[in-house]
Amino acid sequence: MSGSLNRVMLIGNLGRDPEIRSTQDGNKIANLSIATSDTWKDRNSGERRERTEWHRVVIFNEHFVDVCEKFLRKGSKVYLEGQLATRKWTDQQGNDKYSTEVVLQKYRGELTMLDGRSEGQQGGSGDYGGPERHSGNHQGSGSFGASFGQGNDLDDEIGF
Amino acid sequence: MSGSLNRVMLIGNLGRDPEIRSTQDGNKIANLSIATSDTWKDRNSGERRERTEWHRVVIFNEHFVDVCEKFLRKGSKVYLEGQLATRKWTDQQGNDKYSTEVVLQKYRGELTMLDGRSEGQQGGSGDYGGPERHSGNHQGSGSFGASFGQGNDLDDEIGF
Amino acid sequence: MSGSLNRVMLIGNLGRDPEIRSTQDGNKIANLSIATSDTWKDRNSGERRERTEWHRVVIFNEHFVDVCEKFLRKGSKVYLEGQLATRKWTDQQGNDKYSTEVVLQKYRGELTMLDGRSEGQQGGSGDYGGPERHSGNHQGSGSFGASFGQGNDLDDEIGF
Amino acid sequence: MSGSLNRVMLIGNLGRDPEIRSTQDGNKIANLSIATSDTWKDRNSGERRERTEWHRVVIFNEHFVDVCEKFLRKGSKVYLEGQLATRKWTDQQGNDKYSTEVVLQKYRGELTMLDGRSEGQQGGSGDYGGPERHSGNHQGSGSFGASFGQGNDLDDEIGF
DNA sequence: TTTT
DNA sequence: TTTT
Repeated sequence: MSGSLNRVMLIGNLGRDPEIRSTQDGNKIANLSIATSDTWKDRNSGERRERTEWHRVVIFNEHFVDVCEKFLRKGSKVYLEGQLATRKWTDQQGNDKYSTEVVLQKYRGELTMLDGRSEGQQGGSGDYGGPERHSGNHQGSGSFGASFGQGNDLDDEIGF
Repeated sequence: MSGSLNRVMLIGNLGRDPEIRSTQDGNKIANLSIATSDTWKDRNSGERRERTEWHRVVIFNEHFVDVCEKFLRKGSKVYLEGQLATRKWTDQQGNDKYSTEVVLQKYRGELTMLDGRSEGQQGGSGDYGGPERHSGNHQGSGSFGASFGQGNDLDDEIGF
Repeated sequence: MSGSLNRVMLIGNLGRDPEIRSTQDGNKIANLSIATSDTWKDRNSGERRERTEWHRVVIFNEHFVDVCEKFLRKGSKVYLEGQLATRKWTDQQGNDKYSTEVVLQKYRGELTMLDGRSEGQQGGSGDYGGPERHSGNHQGSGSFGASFGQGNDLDDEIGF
Repeated sequence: MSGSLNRVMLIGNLGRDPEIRSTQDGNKIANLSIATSDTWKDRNSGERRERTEWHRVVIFNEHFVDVCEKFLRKGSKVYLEGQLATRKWTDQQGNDKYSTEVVLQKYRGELTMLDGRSEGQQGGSGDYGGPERHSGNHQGSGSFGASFGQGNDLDDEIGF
């Protein structure tokens, strides 16, 4: 469909170290658990309240998988952009389960480190559109931030 | 926590008419089912492919509940902004279920009609800047984090 | 610098047909004039007021230049994403002038038609990734993606 | 007009301390100068290049003016959201000038501090410590719709 | 004028 | 379940 936008933008902190794994076709994927938090004052009690929301993030964009692996750790603060995708799966008991995730498709999305970790600098962004994966599309997905080739070293790709 | 952002922006179409219901404390809530869609060409097969994503939207913002009720119908195209929230619930069998929704909290979020449906025009949300300055606008831009009034009725604040 | 975001998102209408021109290095550029509009009720007078804001948009992203040329016309409604850039120039009298524009760099940004103009259909999405095509950088923004396509030659350029 | 969006989102650093001033009607206004920066590798020369963009930000939202005054300083990193507005003015020579600014209208926009300045002072040590120190929190900055303090009840109405 |  |  045209005229469609599916965009999620988060600023939050990693609740644990990134989990990096490989698919059988040789692609690396990163999973992040990101916390965002809302604070507000209860209208009745006047109490200050806070709610933390946890977001499952799945990264297929190779450049950003590298960034995760090299620079992000539990506690890192990031800005990221992706799209919403709900996935159905079946648990051991055979029950249908649904999981909604923030997905950074190949060649798309955005990931920026917001705290100056000594162990590394945030690289630029990558833009990697793999044929095999990306329900991607423009809308929404386009990768903001793009670029940096494919098959380059991170060194080449990282900004600065 | 501060220093946090949790934002979803969608442009899509309603898969069915809005569902409006009331809570026991007298607030109206609207539920929308919004489709966004990605289209791409398979890099290997060259085939054109498409994936539709369905988004559950829950609206607590009274003004936008009104907009839903009055102007939106199955098929309407909208721009909307909200935040991600995952809710846990238990089904009849006692299984834990999680549902991730795009939420427009009271006084927050954005909802704009993008097609000029004959049955109505989208109204706006309010804009309260001082008269002297604000190119402000409502919909479309509406404000995240912003708000409406201050003890005013929605009527006064709503554009239109 | 990393940890930076420069993003503009507009939904508005073209005030005139797109202007397409070529640079001496053979690249085509499109210029758009986009109107967004704020409506609000004056708090003191209670009057309904409206302010239209005009945005100068400059498109270096080749795909979107094509989209402009083929599908957009005066009055078209679009969603677009780019970054802010301020350019200095000198008028005939030798005065310094500054112009702030919304820029869609090569391989970046987003442009989606929101009204189904008869002269063109918006089609699928594009995925521009090719290593050679990345001057990209991250925060920049460019979103990738978009597209249109569907039976026209644009389609060939898309996705690959 | 409806169906319109005029949104700017920036993550950047203040080039100088916020400038706070009052209008004759007793409202306080803050002006910020925010730098964002793009880094990329020149495709031909292979050189790393960088371009810094400066953004003029004008804040009418009282809550955020307070945040600026209390917590922001030259060098502070912020996330902010506003809308584009171009203003015409005349210089001493009588020449027409235009200035495009990112405006946070009253009751609108967003401003969040992204570096945990303990008391809005710059300086501090360069120790970023371990990840666990980053649960963020800098108290103070209104994050994401969070409140509109300043002694009105808006504070109470917000949240969920 | 910031920042890395 | 929408839309093109």
